[in-house]
Amino acid sequence: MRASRPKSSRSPRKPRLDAARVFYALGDPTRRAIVERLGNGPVSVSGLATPLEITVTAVAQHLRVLEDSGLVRTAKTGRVRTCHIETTGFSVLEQWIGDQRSLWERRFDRLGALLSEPDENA
Amino acid sequence: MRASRPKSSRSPRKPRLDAARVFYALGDPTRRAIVERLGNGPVSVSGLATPLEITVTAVAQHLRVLEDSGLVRTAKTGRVRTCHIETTGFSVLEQWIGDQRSLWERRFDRLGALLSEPDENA
DNA sequence: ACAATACTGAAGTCACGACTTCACTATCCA
DNA sequence: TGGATAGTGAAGTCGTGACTTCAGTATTGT
Repeated sequence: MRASRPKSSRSPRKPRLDAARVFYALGDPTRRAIVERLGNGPVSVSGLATPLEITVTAVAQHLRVLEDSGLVRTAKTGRVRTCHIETTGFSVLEQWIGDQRSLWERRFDRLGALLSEPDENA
Repeated sequence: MRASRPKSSRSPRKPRLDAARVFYALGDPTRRAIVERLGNGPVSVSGLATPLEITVTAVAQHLRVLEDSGLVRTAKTGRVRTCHIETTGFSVLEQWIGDQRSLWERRFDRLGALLSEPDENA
């Protein structure tokens, strides 16, 4: 008798969607290499480990971080876990950058207004 | 007799413009806090240290990293060093994200072409 | 000239995290 | 059924880096 769903044993990691996690995740060169590799298409855990010259265990640990930050999604079918890029982490990143940008721009606007209408708040 | 330019003693740090540095820099929560703080306008070294509850020395060390990654620019006038946001680091970040995005999209395009014209490469 | 301020530089401490090894489970295929 | 393959989990090692302290230098104000 076999189980109805031969799926992943580990409960699927749910990303928490905050910029801190994403920056932490991408702060590590190995994890960045993983992300860049996955840009060319899905790869298995050992498929990632080999070119990086680290153990599969190490890769699995990195994948955990990458999943938690919403940069990578993995799914296990049979005995092989396949890793894909996930877009949400990138969106969070862009969001953060956008927030910063608008902050400076707001400042510039205030400065500009102050300079063009100097007697407004005299 | 006073010197003609009372400028910075330290030679101005020149950022190296690669994504690795930026991610490394923003991977640390304290440095992110510094960047976010500078979004509201220029601050001195001790002005940064106080709310973060760390020593000015620690801040100076972070500033070094932030300058090297092109996220912050600092200038010393007299005895106070004033820190500003620098946009170049952010551009590098966006560049990297864009590169990744176009990678996946290229993949999708190939996949789409393959699916719509299946007898092209038979 | 003196004291207070603002920072710099060197050197040390300490925790965290990136890796390893080893023992184990689950799946595939012959 | 058994041996190879793919990955998981726990536990340990070790370097890096985020902080500190302390001892200095330059600038400012009185």
